[in-house]
Amino acid sequence: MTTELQNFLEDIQQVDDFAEFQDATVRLRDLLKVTHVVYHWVNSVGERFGAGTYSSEWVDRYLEKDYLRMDPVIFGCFQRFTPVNWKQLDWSSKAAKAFFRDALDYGVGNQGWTIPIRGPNGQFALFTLNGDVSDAAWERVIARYERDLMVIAHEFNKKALAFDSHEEGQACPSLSPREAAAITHIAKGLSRGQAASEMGISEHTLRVYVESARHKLGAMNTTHAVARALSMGLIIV
Amino acid sequence: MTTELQNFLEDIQQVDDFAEFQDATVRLRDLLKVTHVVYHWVNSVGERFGAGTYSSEWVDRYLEKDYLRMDPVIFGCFQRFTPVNWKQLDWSSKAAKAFFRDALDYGVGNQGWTIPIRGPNGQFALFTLNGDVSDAAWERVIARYERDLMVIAHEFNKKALAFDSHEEGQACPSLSPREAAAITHIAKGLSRGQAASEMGISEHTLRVYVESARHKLGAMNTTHAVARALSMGLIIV
DNA sequence: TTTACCCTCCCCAAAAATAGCGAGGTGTGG
DNA sequence: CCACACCTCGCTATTTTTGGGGAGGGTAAA
Repeated sequence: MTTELQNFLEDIQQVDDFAEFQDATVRLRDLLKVTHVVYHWVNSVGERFGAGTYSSEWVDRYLEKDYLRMDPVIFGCFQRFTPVNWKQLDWSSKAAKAFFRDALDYGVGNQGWTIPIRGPNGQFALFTLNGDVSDAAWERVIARYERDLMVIAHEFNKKALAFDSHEEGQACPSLSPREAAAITHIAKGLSRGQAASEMGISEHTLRVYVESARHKLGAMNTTHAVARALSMGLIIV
Repeated sequence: MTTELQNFLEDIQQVDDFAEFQDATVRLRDLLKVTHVVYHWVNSVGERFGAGTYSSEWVDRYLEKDYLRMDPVIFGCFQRFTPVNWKQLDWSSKAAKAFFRDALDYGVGNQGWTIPIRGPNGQFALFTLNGDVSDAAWERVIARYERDLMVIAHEFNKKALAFDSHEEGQACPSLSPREAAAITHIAKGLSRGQAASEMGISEHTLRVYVESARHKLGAMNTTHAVARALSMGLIIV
């Protein structure tokens, strides 16, 4: 790792503000001499948190045209977990080709390289490097920075998650061993009766555990309780 | 990155056999001069895939005692996405203390450092470094290898995933948009009626979606379907 | 064009979950 | 010692969910 990148990495660990986070992408872009650097975090409904050097026009157009739903980069990265060169993706569909042309018009380079990042609760984020050079030159850029960028990308994601949890502080309840076991069995698809006999207790007792867990988790019903327990990492199926 | 680790990284990219994969953990252990190196993955079906230097006695005992369900390392890593030093985890419960003592008896070192790795379809794996030195010495080991090991851990996971998809054609069902929406609403704790009105459809129709999703997911009931969809990363609450 | 999947609606009987009311015994920590 | 949380069991009644069975129209790929 070069000293510049080393310094950069140490600096972003100190970032505690969204504007600085945004600036970091600009700085990294200049450091690596690429066209764009983007950190992008998507949840099920759409963009939630992003920082990058794309023009606001392109970001707006992307959202307006709902490109999220067909972007080959999103799909490709969602199915992999290793970084992917855009050239390796499937751009064969007509919609994908139109999307790519549109992106070029808005100043996005013809080369791209994206790292998928996955976190707790199905969190899924992308860290993208974008360039405008020949295929061979792009390969060299990737080969040179690949490993350093994996570390940097994870650092970005750590920051993004920290911002998010900072905004909505939540206390995570703790389940008693029997409660956790009961909820786990229910999450595995067992009925109350089955779960009860699995745990060697009466169905009624099991029901008490589930109810108790449900109240602790602030859930409206058993299914909700299971979902919350899973999301909070309190149980593992 | 040292030349040894550099070479190691290049070598494991050539691995295409489980035995070699296993050998790699031994080689890495000797390279880093630590007590154990372990890669461990439990997939959504509950099948275990692991390679490491733990004694087979300890692995057997771990499975027999079902330590998976209370191992603080598993829980701690599941809730985070950054590497974690075992000392930072919550070992206060009696069960956790007993587990730790048991581990020591079976030759597991008193220090540990684990990287959680997350992949497609809710995949969750652990890459662990285990040692038997003082706290300060362990901190130094971590600080020295942290970044290199993140790259190596991801390389291990890449290999493991390649083996897995090679052995069994992956059966990760895909939900239609309405099915996913229906399951998501149910997972949020809404009743069928509420979810239906939220989606602007009749309760009967919503039921069809939930049933359809349930069949696709191979779930025994709605709660199970929600749990599976969450575990596979098909929905996000 | 056919096939396949997606979206929407409906009925019914049985099973399960929910929401209350109770009762005890165990252990931990202040 | 006394709370407090945990673990275990019983009862009744109401509401909801489940698991089958249908039926028709749309869209999109093969």
